Amino acid sequence: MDIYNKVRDAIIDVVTQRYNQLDIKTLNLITCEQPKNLKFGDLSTNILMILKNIINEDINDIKDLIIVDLKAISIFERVTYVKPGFINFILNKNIWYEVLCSIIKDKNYGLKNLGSNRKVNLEFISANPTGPLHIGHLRGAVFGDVLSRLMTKTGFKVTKEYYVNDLGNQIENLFQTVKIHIENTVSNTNKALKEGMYPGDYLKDIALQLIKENIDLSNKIQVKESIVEKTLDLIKKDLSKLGIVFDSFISEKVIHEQGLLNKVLNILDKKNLIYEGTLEAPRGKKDINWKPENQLIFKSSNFGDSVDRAIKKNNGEWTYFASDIAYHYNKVERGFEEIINIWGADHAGYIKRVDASIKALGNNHIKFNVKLCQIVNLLENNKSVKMSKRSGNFILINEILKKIDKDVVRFFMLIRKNDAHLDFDMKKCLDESKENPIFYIQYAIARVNSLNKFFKEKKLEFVDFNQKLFDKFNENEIDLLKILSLWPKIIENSVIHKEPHRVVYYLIDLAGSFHNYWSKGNLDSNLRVINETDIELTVARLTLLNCISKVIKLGLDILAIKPVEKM
RNA sequence: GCUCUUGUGGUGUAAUGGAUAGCAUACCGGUCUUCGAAACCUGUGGUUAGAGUUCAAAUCUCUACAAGAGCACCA
Repeated sequence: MDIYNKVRDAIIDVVTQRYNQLDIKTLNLITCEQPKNLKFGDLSTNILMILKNIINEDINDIKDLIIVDLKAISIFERVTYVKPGFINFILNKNIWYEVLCSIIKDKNYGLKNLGSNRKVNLEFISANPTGPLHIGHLRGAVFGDVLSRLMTKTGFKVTKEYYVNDLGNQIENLFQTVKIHIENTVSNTNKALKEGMYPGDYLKDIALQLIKENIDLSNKIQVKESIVEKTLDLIKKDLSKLGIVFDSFISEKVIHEQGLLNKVLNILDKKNLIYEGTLEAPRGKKDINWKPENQLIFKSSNFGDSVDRAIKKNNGEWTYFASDIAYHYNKVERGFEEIINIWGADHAGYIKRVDASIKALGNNHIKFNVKLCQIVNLLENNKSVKMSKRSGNFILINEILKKIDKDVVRFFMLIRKNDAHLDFDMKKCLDESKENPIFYIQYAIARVNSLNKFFKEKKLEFVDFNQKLFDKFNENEIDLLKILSLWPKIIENSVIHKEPHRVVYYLIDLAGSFHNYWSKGNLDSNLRVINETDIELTVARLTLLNCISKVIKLGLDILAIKPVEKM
């Protein structure tokens, strides 16, 4: 049961009966939430402040009528009006009993259907198939995976997609690199790699494999395909170690082969959105090599982009952007109603042009959403580890997973809002104390388990939970229950904003409240959970704590982190 | 120069436009004869600056300042 939405519906009922001219926009402004400070009450609504703007009347003139209507609803013990225009509610205590019962019964408490089976394409990582994944891909990987889990559990049909850039210069460079390795091995020479080639021993391994397979180096296309297949295998291995499985891998090459680029070009051309011309030199970037080139250009600035963008180069080749137009067109063609891309912050400048292309192709109804993940700053011994692409000394995900458990890595990738910078402190990950929130959370589950075990060992009997047991609760327990009642709201907000970190913060909060509750028993033995002289109270408390444990597990499941039953 | 992201206690950060800004760390002082101290409690301290919108701004708009990223082609 989501008590907040339930009461909100009741409030809206009351208001619409009295004022039938309210539109959906206005109704959406009406909130019903737990006030930050619980002294105001269990719930609070802003209805009067919204209403007064719409019907143009003073709050004082309407408040009494509304409050009388609200008081008629049987679930409130008290309805009060407070200064700027809040109406606060105290719920009948038996409502909290109902809330707890619904948590006990509901296997998937809080995971309501928000997506109504909407088809969502969630593209993430899409690292170039030139080698294993490194730390630069880690955050987006975990973020994308957890977002997909969150949305899948709330009624969206999510397809996790990986776009494979298996075309272009980088693949050519990859080919040249492997070629040198092959030649070095076959003719026992020691030719060095050139600028732009890929360092890394994994390519020597691939070279050896290709030799074994008797590959014909002159058949470039086939060799390239074979190399990409092998590097993609490396990536897939890393993914499986992280616990990530994709539903679909889409090849840029295939997009080209299907003729989608020409198709898209034709559509845009018919709409008069393509012209031949030259783009201005990038301002402020003093590049002497800049030469104005005649290109095929898409009028992206008609759709909110700052300048127009080239889609075909002077030499007749497609630009990378052209592929992306076609790729996103392809996503729409496959029937996706919502397109989400998870990109690194360095691709921020790219959003507008892709958005422009989707709109230009007439797909205004498609929800297009890009979530940017800021850079991860790797800390080792309190020092930031500098990495450079050129020398290839990027820390690989594989290496991190050798030192730190995958679940812990996943957790720490989510501990910040996606668009905030993230310090990834290896030392903190290994810490087993309160400073490490994942252990803090797991410890709460372990403690509840320990109580269950203790209860069993004492050979006490578990009775069914009922109203009589509930009445044994004091305000400490009711407060915990109020925190549990927020869970559906947390899920809803996480989904709406596409921000899984909200789940993480809630879990830390919930675990904190639990530890706090537990410790009260240290000061006052009456407040210990297990009280052998009052079995009903003991069972009531255990029931509540098992609900906490259950919600924590539900949360961890969204993050794909295994709960630790015993530590 | 232009675009995007971010500015919250000393430090790291949270907060669908809501009331007294939450948490951690650091610092101060307390709590184990115990259902697990791998924990808890008390105290100090904060929305970069200025204007605007609003009944209400950390949140929205504008300006300034600061940090990071991007800005033909390449991907």
